[in-house]
Amino acid sequence: MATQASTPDKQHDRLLLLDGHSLAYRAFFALPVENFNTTDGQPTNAVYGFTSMLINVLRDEQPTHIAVAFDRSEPTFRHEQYVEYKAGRQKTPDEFRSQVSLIFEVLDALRIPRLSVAGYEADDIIATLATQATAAGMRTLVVTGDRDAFQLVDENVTVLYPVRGVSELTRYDPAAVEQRYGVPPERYRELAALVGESSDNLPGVPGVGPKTAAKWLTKYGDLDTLVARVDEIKGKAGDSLREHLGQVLRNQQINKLDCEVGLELTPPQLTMGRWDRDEIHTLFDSLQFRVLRERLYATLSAVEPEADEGFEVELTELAPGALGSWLAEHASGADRTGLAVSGSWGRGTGEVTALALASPKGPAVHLDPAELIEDDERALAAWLADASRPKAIHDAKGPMLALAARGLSLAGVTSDTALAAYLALPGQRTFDLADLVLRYLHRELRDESDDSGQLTLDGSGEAEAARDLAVRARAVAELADALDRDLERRGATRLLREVELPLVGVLAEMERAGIAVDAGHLAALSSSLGGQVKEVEQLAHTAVGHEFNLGSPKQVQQVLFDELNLPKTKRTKTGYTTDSEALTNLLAKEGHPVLEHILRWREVAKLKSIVDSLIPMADDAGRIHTTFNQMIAATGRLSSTDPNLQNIPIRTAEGRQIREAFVVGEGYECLLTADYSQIELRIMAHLSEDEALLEAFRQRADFHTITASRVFGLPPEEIDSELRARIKAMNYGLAYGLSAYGLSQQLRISADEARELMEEYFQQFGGVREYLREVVARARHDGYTETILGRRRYLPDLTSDNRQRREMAERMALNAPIQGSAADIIKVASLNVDRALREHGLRSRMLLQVHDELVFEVAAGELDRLQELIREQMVGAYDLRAPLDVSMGTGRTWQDAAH
DNA sequence: CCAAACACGTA
DNA sequence: CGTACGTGTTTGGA
Repeated sequence: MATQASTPDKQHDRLLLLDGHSLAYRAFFALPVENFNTTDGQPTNAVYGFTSMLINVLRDEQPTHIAVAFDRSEPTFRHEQYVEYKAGRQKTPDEFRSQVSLIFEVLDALRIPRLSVAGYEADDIIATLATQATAAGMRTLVVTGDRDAFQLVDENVTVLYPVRGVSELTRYDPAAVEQRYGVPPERYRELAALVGESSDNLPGVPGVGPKTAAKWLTKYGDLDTLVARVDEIKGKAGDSLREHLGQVLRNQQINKLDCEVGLELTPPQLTMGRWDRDEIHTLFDSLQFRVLRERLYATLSAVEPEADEGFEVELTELAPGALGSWLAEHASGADRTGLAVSGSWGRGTGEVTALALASPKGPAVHLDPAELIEDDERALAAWLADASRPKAIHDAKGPMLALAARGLSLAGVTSDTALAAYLALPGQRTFDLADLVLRYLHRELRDESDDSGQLTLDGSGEAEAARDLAVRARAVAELADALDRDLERRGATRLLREVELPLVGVLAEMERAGIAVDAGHLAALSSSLGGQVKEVEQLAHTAVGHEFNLGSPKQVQQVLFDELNLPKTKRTKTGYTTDSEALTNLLAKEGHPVLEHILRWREVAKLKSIVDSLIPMADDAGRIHTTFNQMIAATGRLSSTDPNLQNIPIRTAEGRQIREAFVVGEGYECLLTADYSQIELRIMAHLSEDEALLEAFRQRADFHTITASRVFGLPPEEIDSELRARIKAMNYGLAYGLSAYGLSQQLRISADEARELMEEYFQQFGGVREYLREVVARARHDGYTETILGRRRYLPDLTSDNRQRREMAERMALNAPIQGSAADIIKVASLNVDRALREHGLRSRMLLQVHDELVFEVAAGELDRLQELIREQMVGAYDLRAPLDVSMGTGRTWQDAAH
């Protein structure tokens, strides 16, 4: 739920006044114009930024009345008083001027009144309206980038002033003005007169800044008194003030806002009209504002009253033996039945304590599986396993494991509401049923039946728990329909139905299977590593002459930078980094022995902690069961937890010893690993359609050597490991949004050399550069990226005015289609392999997925058929222009199965 | 007791 | 100033 900056005052009418020019001008300079223009070249950064601010403030403040004031081009009364007023200003850029009329169009489409009066500035109009609004008992909010408005602030008038860019506004009430400037708002004008305003060409007193001015005003009370007693002021600043007194008095005249401008409308008439969705649609379409349109609609629907209802369920009391007929009557139609399961699950198993079924429109039942008589249990099992009985459930995998532990299988799940929400909102980390129900159905996950308040006879709250579970079942059924519609709109229906939903069962089976470990091997590793940790610890302590905690970055910093006075490394939030890269550099430069020991200690301590975390994970059968999370990664990848089996070491020889602890289980012949080679690069070649890159894959020789040979214009046999390594870093870095600087750091070459290398690369593979540029531009335009299967990732920061955030979003936009498409492909492959295993009646099973690798346990006598089947299904998972390639290996351990 | 910060393992 | 994750440890405030 979005939190609001403040709670709008519901007692009074709230008038929102915006200074159109000043806000648009801010936006114009905050947002890089090259990122904001329509395909026909119309710049839109100012319109975009202005509209974005408008939407935010509508959302946060929910005004009852609104108007936007604009300056006019005619001279104002201030020019009559002071011919130099605003002289010396740079001419407004043409790119800005052309956008003002577009802002008018936006406001007209939204039915927001806009005002301007010849001879006056927007500020004067705002001052007039604010004064009138106060008289009419309204509260006023002024949004402007012009500080002159601070003079209007009082208990009824608040100014929202943009801090930086267009996304953040600071609230100035009287206390805030005083805190910021040291004077109350009614003195602000006087302060400004002393200090001057360069943008208006109003010079102040030289040598006097806001601090001195505030000090004087506080001492003398007001400007008039200060002027009267100007001779008392000592020092240079006093001389300066006396010398420029005329200027100060003139400034004070000019910066006074006129509160009596003749206007056609009074504050109570400034209402926001009913606006026409179609008109907005057409206008935002022509401005190519897709993201903003979504945000606007979301804002307006958020303003709609939130229905505060719960759910009503009619809970059927079933006599023993009656479940079968209840299911036949209420849960056998074409409509989905909502299912809610309570219990616990994890590590490949679980336990069901209760379940509730809510028929589509009629009654619900609550069941305790432990108390069912045999007939009912049989009826339940048959219904759960019946694929032709459509079901909706929230986060099915856990319940599946728990049901499976009782020998129950679950089929016919046509919606998993958590999974559906993940596809709709992939950036979110959690998908709580109550949140989704509120968001999609505008209802509370709460029991509202008439008898819901009744206490149970035994007072244990059992009946209440039963009703709550039934409410969840009913809510899931309704939510599933709403999410279906949402996914249809987002083009993700097939992705859910054909990939993510069927994958749930496959993952559950992998978790159930687990992978066998050699406990003896792990124990031996632990003790050997433990010995080394102790040894190296001693060496480190001896090297510096005293004990310290090697596991504490803080203490390591103290030792290195305070005691040994080694040169400082890159800064972190709290000090200087001691990460391995920095220490390795230090070691090369300074060669202090303790550096070596710290690095070595980190290495062995890390390995030991991995080993020690694995040991207690093994179940009675000696197998470790991870949990795959299908709804975490924003790109569509899986993740693995408890334990994470997707980050078992492989790079160092010692690390690989841990892989030797993962072994084939009893009753199976060996482990088999199958991984896609260079799947992300193939996807990049596919998506970019770069002919040179595609050709490099067709040659089937070493890919990095071939690309290097092209870049350097040498025959492949003359590409040494150094040249190959450079191009390999490029090849991989591209998909991450690597910069010339980043490349130079990684390869330890100069930035110029890196730039040159990239240039040469793109000389050969221009299509890749073209593609990467286009993918970002398109994402900025659409608001999201898309994978080959239509999985979206929404990146609103692509239009942020904060450069760091924007560039981060750009790198995410580069990477998401590539990483996400790879995830799509291996998911499809997993499904197809699983299906083929069953169709061929093989006993071999899939155990793990590690992003581009699948690990299998091979049943006796099946190896040849299995390899053929896996290759066929993995290669055939998707038809890329650079065809998929799979390599496989087998062995007793995970390490032996490497290839 | 919990969260933040840091460091580091994988693709 | 290269993406996506999860875990272990220390540390400092609640």
